[in-house]
Amino acid sequence: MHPSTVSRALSPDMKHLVADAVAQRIHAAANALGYRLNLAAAALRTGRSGLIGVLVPDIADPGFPPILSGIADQLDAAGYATIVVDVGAHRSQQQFVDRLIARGVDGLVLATVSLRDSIVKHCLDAGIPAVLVNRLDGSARLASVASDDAEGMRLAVNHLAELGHVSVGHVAGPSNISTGARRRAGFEASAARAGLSARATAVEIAASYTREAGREAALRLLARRQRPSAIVAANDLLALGVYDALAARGLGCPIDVSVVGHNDMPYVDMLSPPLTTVRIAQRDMGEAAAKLLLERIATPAAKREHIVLAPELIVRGSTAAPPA
Amino acid sequence: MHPSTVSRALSPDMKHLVADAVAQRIHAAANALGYRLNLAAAALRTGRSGLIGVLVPDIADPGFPPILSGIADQLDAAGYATIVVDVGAHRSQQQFVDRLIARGVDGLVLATVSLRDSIVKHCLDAGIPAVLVNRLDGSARLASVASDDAEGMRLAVNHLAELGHVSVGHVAGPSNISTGARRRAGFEASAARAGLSARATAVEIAASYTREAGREAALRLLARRQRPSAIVAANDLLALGVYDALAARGLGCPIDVSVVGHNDMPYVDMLSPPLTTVRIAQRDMGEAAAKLLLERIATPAAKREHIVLAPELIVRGSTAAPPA
DNA sequence: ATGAAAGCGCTAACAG
DNA sequence: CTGTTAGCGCTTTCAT
Repeated sequence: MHPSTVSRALSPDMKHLVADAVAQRIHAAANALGYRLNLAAAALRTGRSGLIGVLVPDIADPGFPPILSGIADQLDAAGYATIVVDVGAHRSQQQFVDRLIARGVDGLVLATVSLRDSIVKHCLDAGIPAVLVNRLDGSARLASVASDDAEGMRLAVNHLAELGHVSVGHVAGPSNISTGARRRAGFEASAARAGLSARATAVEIAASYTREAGREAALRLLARRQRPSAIVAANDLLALGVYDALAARGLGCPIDVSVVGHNDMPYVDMLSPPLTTVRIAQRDMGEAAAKLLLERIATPAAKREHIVLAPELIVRGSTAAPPA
Repeated sequence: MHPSTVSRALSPDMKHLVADAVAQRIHAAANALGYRLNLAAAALRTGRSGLIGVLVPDIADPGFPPILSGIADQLDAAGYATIVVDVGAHRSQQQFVDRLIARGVDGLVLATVSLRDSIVKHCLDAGIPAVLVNRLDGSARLASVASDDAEGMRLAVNHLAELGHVSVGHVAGPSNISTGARRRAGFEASAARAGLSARATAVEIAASYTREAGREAALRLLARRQRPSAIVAANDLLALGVYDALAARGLGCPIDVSVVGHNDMPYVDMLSPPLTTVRIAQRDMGEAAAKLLLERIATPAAKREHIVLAPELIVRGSTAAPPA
């Protein structure tokens, strides 16, 4: 049979150009022969690979699987496959991006960018559609999806203020990462609005989003003259470190110090005590990012959108009224 | 300049065919012009895509990220990119495999197979190199890497026997999954060898590897005439469910019932009590699987290898001597 | 509604 | 060691 007719019959977009009867026969024959389209050839011809690259900072961080799952679902449905790259400890993402571009990816989802990240410019220069997820860059030059960090901190701080806490500390994330910087800013703004004095709202910055860094920052907080009666951590991993620090100092949670996390990672309800935390819509974030990317692939000139998702406070056992 | 010379200079394998001086100039020019190889074209020409498909049952299961990370590291180093597909709740993996094959993947890593899985035959028929990781199929027709489940259960059961437990229950994983079936067999063999009577070694099978299924199976175990003083769970997620069941029945761990998990998933040291568990070498598993796959791609006729990794018992607070 | 023809960018076999 | 040639399998104008 005739190659172009076959091609048309097999392509959903071009199928209308071919007689239904013929299309049927072609599909039947294709099935019978076990014929499968060679996507590499199609990619070469069309310049579209049907591949999307996703960069994550650490695939073992429990926050990312739901995001990836949301991304993959949406992209799968649109016929794209995703290549997930765990950037890990590597210094520069640029080489990873370049390798993905060489593979011909049609777009990029970046869950790795820091606030002043040259990778954003690199993607812009390469002219490749890209969106940010979970993190923002300072100049907001790419479309993005993230949780409302200010609102999340407001929920956490107000909850503690309502319980009667007046001295609240914050274990902040790295300040070059948007969640670190924005949650810190949100914390400070909410604390001021709740009438907490600046002196009673100490902040210590963790060097990374890890349990160990959280422990160290919390120890610094606990060593302060005015020991806080509650600590808000910038994420759950840091909150785990806060638990470690409290145990190391012989302090009870929530009896001596209340703790609030951020992200609601799996199984924090099993901790002792179960962690009060700000749940963010990770799966939705992934789905929204994928949709945004698909739009930008279809319409590269589309206006940059910055989607902000509402978080939710999950109250568990790690928060209580301050000691009398 | 001359296309084939350029091609040769840029390919590590063919570089020896070209004069060093020329190769240098070509590399310089390529850099200057920002030239990047079009891998889609190369894939079409050579029939090799440099893509590997990885099928996982659930990317949010904390056991898989370390495996994926091990796989990706090895494959990256060999110039391959990985497409991870979360098969999730979908009935048949076949369509996923077919889509990956259509994309031209050079090989497949399967972390999803059940004991009698048609997907193994499907891969064999398609003639695509494939290896199993973390799970085995019944007929062992593909190379594989897995943890030594019998040994893991021996470690768990002996630990409990040494503490003085004589009535030990097992929350088994699904029996159509190799880890479920093999850990159960290992449990029964070890219990017999440790001198525990068959009547004192009850087994309840969980419908899936989830916390909720673990809870239900544990409740059945606890409702038995002779309530076990210790429970070995087939994995940590199930052990979490055992904790839930104990709490629901007002039983303390380890004071009333000791619990042992399997996998050492992240943060189980933070539970109350910290979970005693069998640590399996997940990252190594991933690395070994990737190496095995690379070998089979290089030498499709190579002998099937079945690699078995040694587990390690991590004793924490969830196991103690039985109540007097 | 279908057929013909050209070419995407690369590599490998062959010739020089 | 380098140049020539052909073609991987598909899609898409263009012509019928």
